[in-house]
This record gives sequence, C-alpha cells and structure tokens, in this order.
Amino acid sequence: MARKKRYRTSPQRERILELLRNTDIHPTADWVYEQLKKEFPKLSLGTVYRNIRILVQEGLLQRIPAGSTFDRFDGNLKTHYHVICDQCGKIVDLDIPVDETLEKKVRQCTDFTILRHRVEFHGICPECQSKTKKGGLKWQED
Amino acid sequence: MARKKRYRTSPQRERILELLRNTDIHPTADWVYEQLKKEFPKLSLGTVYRNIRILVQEGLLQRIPAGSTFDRFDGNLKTHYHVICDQCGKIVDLDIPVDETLEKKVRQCTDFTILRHRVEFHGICPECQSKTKKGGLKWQED
DNA sequence: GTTCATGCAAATCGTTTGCACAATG
DNA sequence: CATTGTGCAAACGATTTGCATGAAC
Repeated sequence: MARKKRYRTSPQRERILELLRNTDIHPTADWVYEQLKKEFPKLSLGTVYRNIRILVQEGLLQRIPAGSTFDRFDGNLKTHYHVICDQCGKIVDLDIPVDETLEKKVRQCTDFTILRHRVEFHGICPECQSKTKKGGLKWQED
Repeated sequence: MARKKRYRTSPQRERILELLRNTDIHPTADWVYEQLKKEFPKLSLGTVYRNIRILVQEGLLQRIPAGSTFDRFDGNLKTHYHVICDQCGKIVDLDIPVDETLEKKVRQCTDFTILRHRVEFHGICPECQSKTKKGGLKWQED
C-alpha cells in the first residue's frame, strides 16, 4: 500500500492557486505561466503544469476540457455552469441556479457512483458574432 | 471570399461515419482505425483523423472532449446526456429526458448565441469500483 | 482535367518526465 | 538529512500536415 505523498508549500504553487482563484477567465496553463513569469523570472512551464496537476488532484482546482486543443482551469469549485464560445474558446460563468435534483435522478438510472456533474452551453459569443458579419451557419470558412 | 469546399464520397469516410453511428461506446480515433484496418488494410491514421474532423465540421458527428488525453466521438446527434467514469474514461449514454427549458433560460441571461448544451455526470463505473476494493476517496494512489 | 482523398512520413504542440541542484520540514 | 520542488531540456503522444499518387466528378 502506497504511503500518502506529503506536499510541501512553495511560492510557485501558492501563487498559481491564488491566481486561478482570483480570475474568472478560465485560463490555460500557458496564461498562468505568462502571468507568473513576471514574479518568477526563471519559472518554467513544466513547474506550472506539475503544480496545476497536483492542485487538480487535490481537488483545489477544476480542469475544463473545453474541446479546444488545450485545457483550461477554474479555481471556483462550487458547481456552476459555463457558456463556451465555439469560435474563440472563451468560457464564461453562468448565473443560473444549479439543478440539485439532477444527480439524484441519474443515480436512479445508472450504477455509476455519481460524484458531480457539469453543464456546458455552446454557442457564439457577441464578439465573434460581430466578426462574422453577414455570417451564415458556417463558421470557420476556409 | 472562399468558395465552399465540396466533399466527395469515399469508402473510408462513409464507413467511419457508419461505424460511429452504429456503436454506443463513444470510441477514440484510434479505435476506429483499428476496426477499419480490417476492411482497408492500407488505411492510415491520418485518414481517420482527417475524415472525423470533416464529419464533425459538417455536423455529422459529435466530439466529446472527456477530460482524457484523447477525444472521443459520438454518432448520435440527438442531445443526450453522458456519464463518464473518471477512472477508466468509459462513457455511457444516459436515458433521462433532456431539459428543454434550460437553453431558453440561458438565453435570457447571456448574450451568447446558444446553439446546444451538454451535460456530463462524472463518477466511477461499477467495474472500477470493484477494482478499488476497500477504496477510499483517493483513486490514483501513487 | 480539376479538385479532392489517400497513405506515408515528418512536423506540431500541449503536456509530461528525467535529471541535477535548491528548498522544505 | 530525507524528501519534495524547481528549472531545463528532452521525451511523449495525440493530432495535423506536406507531398506524390490515385479516385471522383
């Protein structure tokens, strides 16, 4: 049986968590890296990834695989819903009440142990809409 | 202004779509490749990715970025909900009614154009539960 | 015939990891 | 001082892409 790993504190890890808790833009790892490079000039991307991974594992951060090529992260652990722009990838928090009965319903029709659920709305954000002037149904024309 | 690209039919593309329409296991690109290699011995992974990408783009397939390292795909285009095993990545369709009022609610509190929504329940599947015998809260012990 | 699709291999890119050294408890 | 964290660079793995050839329209 494996002994529980004991994480120490490090300025880098603390700042990463703090940064992600104080923003609502659901940043990428690279964004975090760019921000903290100002404070830690020798910071490496590997350290950012390593720490984010640990923080997610410890349940202090949420990973959002939003369909893009890279993951995004959320320091807000309360269940809440997101709107995602299919064009630019922007993620915005939604202010609608979480349906508390949903998980209960699902528990009745599956033998999975349900831990949490996630709701994403997909669409196009206002900024991208205005860019796609007389836009039809086809974004990403070639 | 770019002219609309005209896609032709190819046996490979047709079979990829058919395959994904006739399974409910939400396969990876690699799974599709392995299946079709039997029919097309010279098939290449690149072709699978290229076609899946086109089919998703044309709205004939759904991409499911389920948090794992690789994407999964779904030939079922009707809105429906998924349960995802956080341990083995298995994705299972849920048979609960889709909340049709949700998108309407969201449209009222955001200026995104909402096209669709997605609901995922996360947890542990029965198989993984029995593997984690006297399991506590920590999967992926080290 | 022009355009699109294929197989193959090389390239890309987000993320992970091995290593030597510094920092934590 | 035993263990964990860091920076750096190399490794990894899923996906994409350039190219020459073959198929579709």
